[in-house]
Amino acid sequence: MAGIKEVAERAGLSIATVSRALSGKGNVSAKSRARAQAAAADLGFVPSYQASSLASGRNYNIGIVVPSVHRWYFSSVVEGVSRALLDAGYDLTLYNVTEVSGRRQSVLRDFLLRKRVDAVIAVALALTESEIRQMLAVHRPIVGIGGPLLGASTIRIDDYGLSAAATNHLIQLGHTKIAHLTGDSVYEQDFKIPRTRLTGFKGAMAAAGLEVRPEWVVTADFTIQGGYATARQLLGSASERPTAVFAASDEMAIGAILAARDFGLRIPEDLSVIGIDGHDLGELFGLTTIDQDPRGQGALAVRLLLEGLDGGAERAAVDTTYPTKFVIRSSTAVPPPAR
Amino acid sequence: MAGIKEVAERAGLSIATVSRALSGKGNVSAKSRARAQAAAADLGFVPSYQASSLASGRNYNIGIVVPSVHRWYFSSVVEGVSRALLDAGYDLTLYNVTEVSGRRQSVLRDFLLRKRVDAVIAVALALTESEIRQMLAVHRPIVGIGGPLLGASTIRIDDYGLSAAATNHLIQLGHTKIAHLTGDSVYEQDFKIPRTRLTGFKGAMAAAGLEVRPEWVVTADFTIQGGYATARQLLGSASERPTAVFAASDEMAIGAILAARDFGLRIPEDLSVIGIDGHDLGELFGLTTIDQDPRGQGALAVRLLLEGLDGGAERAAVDTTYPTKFVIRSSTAVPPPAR
DNA sequence: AGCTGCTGTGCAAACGTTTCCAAATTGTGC
DNA sequence: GCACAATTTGGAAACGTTTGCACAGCAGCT
Repeated sequence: MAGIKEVAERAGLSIATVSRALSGKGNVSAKSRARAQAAAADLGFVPSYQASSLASGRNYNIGIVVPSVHRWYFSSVVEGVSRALLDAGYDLTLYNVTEVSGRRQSVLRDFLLRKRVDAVIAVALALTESEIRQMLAVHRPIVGIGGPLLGASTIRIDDYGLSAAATNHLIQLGHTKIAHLTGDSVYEQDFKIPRTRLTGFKGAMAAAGLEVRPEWVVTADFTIQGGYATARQLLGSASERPTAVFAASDEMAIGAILAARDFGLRIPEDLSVIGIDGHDLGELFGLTTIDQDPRGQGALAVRLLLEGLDGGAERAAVDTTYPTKFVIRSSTAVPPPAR
Repeated sequence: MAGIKEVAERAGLSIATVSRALSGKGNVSAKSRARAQAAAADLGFVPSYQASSLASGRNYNIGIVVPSVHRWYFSSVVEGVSRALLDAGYDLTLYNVTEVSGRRQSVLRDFLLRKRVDAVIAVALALTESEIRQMLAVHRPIVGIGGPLLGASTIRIDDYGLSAAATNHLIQLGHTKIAHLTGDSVYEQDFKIPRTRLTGFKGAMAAAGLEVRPEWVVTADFTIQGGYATARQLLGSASERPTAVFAASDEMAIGAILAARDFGLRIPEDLSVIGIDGHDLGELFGLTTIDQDPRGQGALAVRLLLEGLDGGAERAAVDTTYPTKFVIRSSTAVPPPAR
């Protein structure tokens, strides 16, 4: 219950001076500062965030919008963001907007716009241009991770290039019969990533003069279970089997590996599998992948945002391409000899 | 920028009446309410949470403290909590307190106590009695999920009984050589769950007159990777092999299944595996488990909390035992014939 | 007609900080 | 010592709501 007023009385200073002393802004003599801090400590003073936000306009609170909290990529981004924010003394408000339901709109209106957060990190979520404009209009910077975001800063990986590289890795090993596990179309609307990766795959195949068989481009939902189910169909089908699978996410790749094992296929002798992500489980499965370090992306988003907030000046939207790392493990090798 | 003042002017009403009209509290004539709402809509008025919190003392914001955001159990709880809060118009502030570092203390002091959240949900995190008292002293209810929490309300599953039941399931199938995968000791301090489950295991074994072999009680870190690594050692060791494994979490159980496959062991013919959790991946692996519905636990925590906040009266701490469901799949069966 | 008890409304006082501005103090160079 | 600048300080006005209190209008009683 002790407010700054009590602290001021106890320290024999004015409220204004105590405020300055404790916040570190403005000039305060060393003596006054010490007295204020001592008094605050004595009374166990904790400033009210509400009052301080109201007066200063700063919340020290950043919102993050994610479509899922289960998929590894998203929880990793959240983890990176959380850690960076905690270090900076910020709170993290989590908006887990599941489904493409109307929920998303209401979240934006009811929560994000109420000046409760200083900024927003949108992960793989395409806000509309008007939504972005609304946020920016109330001086709330936005950073998008993973998704394209018109008018806002973004952190992205080179989805096209990566996918082409992954595909080329398989091609260079000698594979010609390559399948692609792509993302669920439910997300397409908000989330161009699966499509871009698919395009990268097709581009690389075309460049190598290889045929993309429609029945080998199959869709799952980015999870292990989904990848497993889809890969079972792919590998179990009566027609010819691909010798390699490029999955748009490590989770689907792992699902594919599990499915292959079910059929008695050896990885990589009978089937090569490559993913994208850098999933913690990748090592266990010997998964060759492209590590995109989502924790680092989250941390970078925080850094960009905080710099922007402190800098004061509204800076133009920046598009950052986050570096990735090709990790070659044991799930990819030359194709089995043709029979 | 439109404040309630502008709305009042446009509606030809006083600020007070507009506030009452929009918040739904107090008596307002239907006519005034309509006018206020229309004016608010016209101006795109969005009330400032800071100001409203400052004046009313309510934040409509609840904090959740979790040790991890990657492990399935925690992300599921978060998901359940998030959904329930969004429905109720509350924000969720996430405190991902990794490690048993000093971080935890600073989070409590710097964030939780600053009256920024109306209440706190602590997941599998034993706050000290004094920390709890501090929170309650500033009228911040606490609900603990999973962990024991002196003086606060808790939602828990019957860890002892469940573990005994899981063990008995194996015993009834005829197993006598049963191993237990328990939790990492790093968490012990904050997190009595692994120990309680171990005790349940030992209790059931003792009741059946079975021997608990120390070398068959092995420790991992609750993850798939950890369970895998530990199970490999367990199963690969030169000495006799157990015919069944009871893992304290589904993730470790899945790790054990993967390790068993590596050794060419068939599940359940050569090795039975049972877990606890109800992990989404359980079905894929045919894992027999005890489903504890963490999403539901999260939702229940929110309900308890909101009732308490609305009820006004500080109610006594309640201990709720959350119901679980025994899910028998294909990972458990009678032991292989003795050789 | 005179009371009582509602409902609906507005005024103004919180809520607990930050920060602008002006005043007071201290320091500096001659 | 003096003029002037730089540093410290305090008073008080925001910040944008909610809510206690008082008062007006009005219906239902006796």
